[in-house]
Amino acid sequence: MVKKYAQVIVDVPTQQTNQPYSYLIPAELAEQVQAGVRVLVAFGHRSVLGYVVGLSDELPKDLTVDQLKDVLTVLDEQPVLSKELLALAKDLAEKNFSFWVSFLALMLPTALKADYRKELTALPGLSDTDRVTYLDGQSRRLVKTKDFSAKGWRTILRLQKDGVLAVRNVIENKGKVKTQLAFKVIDNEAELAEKADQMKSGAKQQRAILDFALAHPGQTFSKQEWGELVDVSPSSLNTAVGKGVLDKVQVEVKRRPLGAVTSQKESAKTLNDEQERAYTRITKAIEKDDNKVFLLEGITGSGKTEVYLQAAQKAIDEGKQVLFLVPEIALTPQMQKRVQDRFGDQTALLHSGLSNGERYDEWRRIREGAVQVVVGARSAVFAPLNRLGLIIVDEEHESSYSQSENPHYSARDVAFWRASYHNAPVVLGSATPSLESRARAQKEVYDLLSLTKRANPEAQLPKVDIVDMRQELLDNGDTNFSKELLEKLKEHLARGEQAVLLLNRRGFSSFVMCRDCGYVPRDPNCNLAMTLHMDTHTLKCHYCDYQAPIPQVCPVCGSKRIRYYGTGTEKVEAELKKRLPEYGVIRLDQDTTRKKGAMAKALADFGQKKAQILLGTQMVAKGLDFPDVTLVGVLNADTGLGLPDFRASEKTFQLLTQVAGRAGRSKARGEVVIQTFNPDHYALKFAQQHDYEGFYRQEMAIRHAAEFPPYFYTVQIQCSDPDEAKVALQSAKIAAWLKKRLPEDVLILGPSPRSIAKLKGRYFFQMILKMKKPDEADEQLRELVDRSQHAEKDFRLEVRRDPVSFM
DNA sequence: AGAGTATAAATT
DNA sequence: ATTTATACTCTT
Repeated sequence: MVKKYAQVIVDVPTQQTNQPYSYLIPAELAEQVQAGVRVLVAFGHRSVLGYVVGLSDELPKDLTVDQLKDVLTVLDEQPVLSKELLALAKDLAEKNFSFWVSFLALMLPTALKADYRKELTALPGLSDTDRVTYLDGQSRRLVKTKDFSAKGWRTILRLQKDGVLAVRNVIENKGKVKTQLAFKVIDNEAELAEKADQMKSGAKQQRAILDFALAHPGQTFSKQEWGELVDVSPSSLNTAVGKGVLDKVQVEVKRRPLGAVTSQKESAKTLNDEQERAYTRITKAIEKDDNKVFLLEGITGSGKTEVYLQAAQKAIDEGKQVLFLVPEIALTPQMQKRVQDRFGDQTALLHSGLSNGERYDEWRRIREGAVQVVVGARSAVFAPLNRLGLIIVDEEHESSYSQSENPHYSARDVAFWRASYHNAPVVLGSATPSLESRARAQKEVYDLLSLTKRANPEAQLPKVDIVDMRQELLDNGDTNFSKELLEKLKEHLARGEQAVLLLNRRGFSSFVMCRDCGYVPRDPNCNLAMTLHMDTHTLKCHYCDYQAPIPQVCPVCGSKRIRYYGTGTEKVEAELKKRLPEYGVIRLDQDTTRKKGAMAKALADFGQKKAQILLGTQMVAKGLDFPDVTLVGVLNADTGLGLPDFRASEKTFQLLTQVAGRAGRSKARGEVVIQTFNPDHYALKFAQQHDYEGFYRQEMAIRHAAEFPPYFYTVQIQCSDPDEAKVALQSAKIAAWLKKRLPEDVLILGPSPRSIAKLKGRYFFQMILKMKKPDEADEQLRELVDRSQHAEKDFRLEVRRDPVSFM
């Protein structure tokens, strides 16, 4: 039965239009209009792109048939969004207080997004000045709304009214399918044979083409393929076209990301007994379509990846597909190569380094079912796979799985949603699981699988030394390198081994610390490090808005050496060149890896030992596997601890454990040197002992006492306005409004100004809600978001569920 | 009066 | 988002 109306979500991301609109389906489009295709529809007084989210026979209430408009055109022959993804987008929009259309758009490659432009055409009578101003001197020009001011558009409107300028709206895809010139052998065998007869001698190349053509009637080969297979020049091919043997055609080509070419297939490695046990549990779930979540807790170098890859192979053997998520930062060329080598051409790659064209083409390969394994970062969780049999989330604790910009979502949660839809198991893997996940394993919501041994039986966990920089500072003066680290560097490098140095400098928020005793000012309510605000010359807590003056003298030891903290990788690189001029340094940070392929090149160079020292930010901590690295140095472990974030200890522990895991992955035992002003901090102590479980227990006790996750669910409400007084007032009002309406057990912290109080001309205030059940405040929050639309003109409000940090 | 500007409401 | 209606301000 053919349905009568199309339910369309229009490409207008606002609260008011966050609902399906009904359109009539003209008879000639009846076959093409189906759930999941993109369409053009008239909306108000213009045309917009829309997503068909469903078909129905029911008229929306309050409307009659003659009030509905037609679907204008259908943009896709096949649906670009499956039923699954349509449903997922709706759920996500509701859960994350965002717009339906934002998620629909997020699921598609940029190439399929709408590009709205206006085509201006000069008509007789247009003055030359206007032609220059609006058409750039040409007779026809495509422009964007932003190209002219409101005043400019008014003039254009008047010119249109005067009949000297035509304006037409153009909506196009942002990207195109790439095509390539190819030559097709004509389909008529009899005719081919006839032509072959006519040509008995001479023209060697034509003869070769004909012979090949006779063997492949009706088949198409690209110019290159002809060159390779028949060894003929393009001009000969053109001659053959003239003789009616070949036809010139354009064929689609798919752009493949760098390094995606097939290499030799690597075979599976033998699993040790722990890996085998984990593998068996996971594959059993794959076989039984059991929607289970496994937490694979394995120390660094324990061979988690090998378990993932073999489990993935199992899913493929069962005729199912695999989604393999990795944090952007861990999607190193090394990891890519491993998956490619195992699964070859059945793999698709999705990450931020791809061009729009490459991404579009990888996406199409996935949708066409040509791909069994998708490896990718956060947004790859929306890959259009229809036979999902396994989802792997590597380094599941990584905060990059949460998108903090609108629309907010957690790729980990989306993975659970999709796995449940497909009855597929999920494997969360980490050496240092997030407390949330580890706690769920404790409660047996997840199945815990442990790998406690290094996969390489000869490899041992490295020996970790903690160096007290307070003492170093007294002995050597201001320095980034302790005596111990320098000596060890010289020692290891002299043996021809390599070293990795980490400068743990996350974010830009700076803090204040006493250089003599490591004291960091904390606010008395939340016991969190306070942030320096240069504009007001005060220290502030970002949670409760407690303020204090910047101390001139340390209240603990009386020292006057209180410093604003921060050193950059660049500075350290220069210092290394001075201190160890005989060894090469490769620097790995955002500045040096911005260019495409720069990261791959740097790592390849390091792998070939073109340099002995790899110095970098967190990038050097994840997933790298170089057998000759025997020394890891952490220049300053305190930067993370000083952040005004309840996860500061957890993040520091995770980072130290990860980076320590880079050392001694082969025969020689590795060494790790951690330099710190807080040598007694429990996060460092537990990292030193490689004791995740110990850290977990202690941190859980602290979270419990402070009523933080995982004991509480949190929601962040962020308000902003160009007028500081307005935000302050509005957020106070909102807090009061919430206090009145929310259940009593929901705690409200704030409102308080955010650390970067002013950003892009807006002032930010935030509130944190803490609650026992995740949806306790949903009803009120939804109403709040709804109301905020009608609030003051420039006022904006964002609601973030389970924020990864409160900064 | 007429042009320019700011704000609210509607969009199937 | 963008269009349209409506009210308001500034200029002549």
